[in-house]
Order: sequence, then C-alpha cells, then structure tokens
Amino acid sequence: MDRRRPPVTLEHVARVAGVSRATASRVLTGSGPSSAEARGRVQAVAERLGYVADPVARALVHGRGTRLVVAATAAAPDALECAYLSRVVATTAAVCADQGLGVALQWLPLGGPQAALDGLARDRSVAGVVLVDTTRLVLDSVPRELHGRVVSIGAGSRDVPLVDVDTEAAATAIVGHLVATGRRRIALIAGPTWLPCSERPVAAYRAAVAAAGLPARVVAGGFDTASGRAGAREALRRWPDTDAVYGICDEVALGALQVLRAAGRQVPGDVAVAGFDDIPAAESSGLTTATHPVERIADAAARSALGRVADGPTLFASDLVVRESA
Amino acid sequence: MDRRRPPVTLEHVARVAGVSRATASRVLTGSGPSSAEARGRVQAVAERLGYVADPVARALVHGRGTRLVVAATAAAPDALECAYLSRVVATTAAVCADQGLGVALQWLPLGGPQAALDGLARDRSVAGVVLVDTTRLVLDSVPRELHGRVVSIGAGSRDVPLVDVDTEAAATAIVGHLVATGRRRIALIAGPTWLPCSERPVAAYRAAVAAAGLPARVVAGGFDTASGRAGAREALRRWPDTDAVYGICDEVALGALQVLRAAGRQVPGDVAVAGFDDIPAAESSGLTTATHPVERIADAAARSALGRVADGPTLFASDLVVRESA
DNA sequence: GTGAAAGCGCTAACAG
DNA sequence: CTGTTAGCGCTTTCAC
Repeated sequence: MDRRRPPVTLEHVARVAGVSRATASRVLTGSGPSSAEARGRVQAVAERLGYVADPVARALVHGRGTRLVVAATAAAPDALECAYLSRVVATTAAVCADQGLGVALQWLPLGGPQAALDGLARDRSVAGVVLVDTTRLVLDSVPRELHGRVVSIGAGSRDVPLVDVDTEAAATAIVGHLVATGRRRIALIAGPTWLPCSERPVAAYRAAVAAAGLPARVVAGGFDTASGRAGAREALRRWPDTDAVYGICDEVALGALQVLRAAGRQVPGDVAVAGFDDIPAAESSGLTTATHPVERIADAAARSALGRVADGPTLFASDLVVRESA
Repeated sequence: MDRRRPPVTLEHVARVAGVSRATASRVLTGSGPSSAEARGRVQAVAERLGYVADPVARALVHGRGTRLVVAATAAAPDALECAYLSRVVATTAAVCADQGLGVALQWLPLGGPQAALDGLARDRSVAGVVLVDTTRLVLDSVPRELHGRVVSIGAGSRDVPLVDVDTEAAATAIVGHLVATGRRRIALIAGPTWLPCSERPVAAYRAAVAAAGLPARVVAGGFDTASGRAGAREALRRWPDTDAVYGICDEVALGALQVLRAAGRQVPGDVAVAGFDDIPAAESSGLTTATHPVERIADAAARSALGRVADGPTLFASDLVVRESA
C-alpha cells in the first residue's frame, strides 16, 4: 500500500554499481577518497536511476534539523497575516527549497516569548531561526542553544546578529531631501513603541533635523494606515504650520496623505509627504519614499541562520525614490 | 563542539522512568497498550525533562517526509515574488509549524514542469505538494507517485483535487450586481490565457450576460495593473459605449479605473468598474469587488495535501463588496 | 582505496 | 501489558 515512495536508495545505487554503500556515499557526497573508476560507475548509476539522497536520513545522521523557523513577535497570532511577513516567509522558503529544507512560521507572543523560544531550542527539527519584529524581551529570551543559528531582522543583540535595511541612512536621506527642497517644519509619525527597530529611523530623524537647525516634531504611530491618519491629525493639531510629514512607512504616509488632503492641504504645495518601504501603492499614489529590499534581506537572513552566521550586522542600502508628494 | 542539540531523547525519558524505549514510545504516541502506572511515570518524566520527539527521526521511520512544497507555475523564477503567492506560502507555513514540518517554494517552469515534478516525486523529504497557478500541462505531468498528497489551487483534474474560491459564483454575483444597477454594456478584461483558473469566471460572465440578454464583450488581459490599463483601452476602442468594466482581479480593475478616468469618463457615473479579490488597495480606491479568502484556501489546501485528500473540489464562498465604483 | 559495522532517534513487529 | 529485536537511509570511523 505504501508504494508512494520510490525505492531508489543508496543501497540500490551501490549494489548496481558493484560497490559498498560506504563507497557510494563517499562518491556522492564528495567526502573521503575514491578511485576514479568507482567514482565514474557510481555517478553514472546514480544518474541513470535518478537517485536523490533522502534529506531526512541525512538530517538524522547529522543532527542538523530540516526546517528554518521564521519566528515573528506579535500581540496575537492573526497579526502574522501581513504582507511584509509573507514576503519574508516566501523568500526564505525559496532559499530552503534548494537545500532540502522547509520553513515554518511561528508566533512569538509579545508578552511572553520564552516558552515558544525554548520549544524551538528543544525541537531537533529546527535548523535555524529568523526572528522578525524582534523585541528586546525576545532578544533576552533567546536560549543559548540557539546561538549561532539565529538571526534577527529588525533588532539584534550581542548574541543575535542583525540583518536589515539601513533605516538610519534612509531616514537621513529622506529628511535631507525634505530640507533640501525647502521644508522647515517636518513632522515624523513614528512606529510602534514596542518595536526596537522603529527607534533607529526616529533617532536618525532627530539627528538630521537637529543638524539642520530645525525642531523635532514626533508623534506616536504604528505601521498601518489608521496610525497614519491618526498621526497626521495629531500633527496638524499640535503644529498647524507643519510643511512636511514623514511617515515611518508607506502605509502610514498614505494614511497621512488622506487626512492632509481631507483637511484641505495641497500636497506637495502646502505640505510634503514622504514614507518608507516603496510598496506598490506608493508608486500609484506618487508617494516619495525610500526602498526596502525585503527579499534581499530575507534571503541573507535565511542563509546566515542556516550557515555560519556573519559577525557584524548586515545592513542593506535603501534608495531614495522621489515622486510627486515631496 | 556540537553541544547545540539538547540531549533529551526518548532513551533518556525511558531510562529515567524505568521503562523500555518501546513503552515510552507507546505512551507518548498514544499508540498501543500501556499500564496506567507506566503512562503516569513516562508522561511526568517527559514533561519534566521537556522532551520533544525528533520529527526528523519520526519522518525517517514513517517515510513521511518533512516538508510541504508549494509549487508555482510561472514563466520565470522571479515571478514567484508576488503578494498572492506570499500569502499562500505564509499560511501553509503556519499550518506546518504545528506538525513539525516546513514549507518550501518551488518554481515550475511554464514550458516544461515535468523535470521539476519528477524531482519532487523522487525527493523523499516531500510530504505533500500544493500546486499554484496550475496549467493543464502541469496537471498532466503530475507523477503517479504524488497522487494522494497533491492538491491544486486554481485548477484540478481527475487525480489532483481542487481547492479554490468559487470564482464562478463571484463572477455571477458581480455581473448580477452590474445588471441590477442598470448596466447593459458590460466589458470583461480577462486573465492570462495560459491559466485554466481564469476560464471559470469568464465562462460565468458569458453565461450571466447571456441570461440577461446582453452581449458578451471580452478583451484579453492578465493579472496586473498594466493589463488592466491595456484592456480598458482596448475595450474603449472596440466598444466606446461601454457602461461597465469588470476586471478579472482588482489589480486589473484598478488599472482600468486609471485609464477610464484619464479618458474623461466618470466612475461610476458614465461607467461602473468592478474587480475581484478585495485587496487592500480596493478599499482605499472605493472599488466594488468580491472577496477572495486566500488564507482559508491555503490553509485547506495545505491540510489536505498533508492528510487525506478530500474527494470533490472544495470551493470557498466569495462575498460581494459594494463600494463607490459600481 | 574500500568494505564491514556502528549508530543518528524513533517506531513497529514479535515474543514473553 | 512489556521488553527485545529490527530496521527507516544515510554517514562515518576503523580495519583491511
């Protein structure tokens, strides 16, 4: 009844090639010595039989695990259904495909990630972990057993390498552009306060406006359109003379755009608007923004979680994209 | 040097509980008989030691595989970076997370999917396959060995069960709405011709307009905004009196919307516009559409690819969402 | 250079 | 009800 699995095993290859399993293994993995003759025969037979080594058996023997886990911190599990995270998962899945591995998506409760992280450390099928939307609590809760095969997109620590886009440079470039085009009262709608990764651009914004001799105007926000609308309203209320609104991400900027227009402000005439991420909607809305190479980041993160983890943080460049809004 | 993996194995649990590995296994898997006492002791020890069975070893012995492969047909591998596919992968990854499995994303070349499919059939780490953007060629190329653990989102066959949204009902509902609101010259911008799944809504559209005694007006299209723009231009050229444009998906409808407005047509005054999918941009653009429960579909597809596959096609309902555009 | 044998961690026959 | 015995498919000492 279980004729599902093709019977082409190393044993077969070895037998047909007239060598031992050990020799066949050496040839096929390229580890250890082997005579030219044996090599030729084994490879030919393997080719002809369409032999593919079972990644499962290999993983067992190496104790390497068979999956990469993308562990995302969120208040509730349904928050995992977001476009950003989906792109990260899809990219890591593509990386895994070549290596006989798979990726799983794991929710890390915002309030108490410890249990989930311990579970991952204990689970022998876990080859590596990519942390997303990482909080400081998560960083502090990463079990020692995970060291060396865990990376984080968003925020790193001494033990957990960081892979991300250079949000600092992006923020500096955006504020620089706003200043260069004559804006002087630039408000920033910030990200969720529980996310360390939203601190870097805020700090960069502060530094940039300070360097230009301008006041810092920061309102709390989030990563969604609703936050952008609320943030814009608050900014307008507190500083009616605002001449530029910089959203921590495009969703926020787009929300702000709606509110500003509804309030009768001309964009970019009265007020400039800029975001960050360069999502598809940014293009159709003519939003000035900066790129966020999510696929490249996720690819790098996956590779380093699986192989040797790079030492320092790996930051990808972000390019300014000037459109109509600023 | 490899102290990475915690040494908590079934052997340990058994030893500490004072039973054999077999007994411990029976208790923990709930298969086979076991005395209340043994059960109690083993469970207590397992709990205390934080034992988690190694999914890899289990997969080896069961020959079950450790990953679910999402295999998407496309002309080129970079076409896999799309929002729809990402949602499918992320959802399946969440399903897999519970079962100690992972998901991988595999490209199926549009022209010749055979080799890739054979590879999947041969790869013993493959627990199941979810086909996406399935063509007829793919359907015909599915190796027999995959039967029973392969499902398709988009188009099925005798051997490959289908899981999808009920695009037929959606198309009927949309055309019904357009007719009910007085439209009489309804053009449809269709999807890619190489995708069988874009045939159902087209057929439903034809049936619906025919039933209302109206002419069928179909132009070729695709799934992106550019196709929508091109399609709208063509429709306008061929039938200048068009009073409704129905895009095969929201992206297309949004592209059509741009062109219609640029051509000076009032929406919905002169011409109504409707799409399908209910993507985020549809809401902010006030586009009338119908829902596409991608996550629910992907969840069902993943489960049936892993467990016993359901017999008939599983179609999820789509709800009409009436907004300003129609 | 090669084969025999041991074993990765687990489950499943088979006796007891 | 339980322990013993075999493997699942592969890699890897260790003699030859």
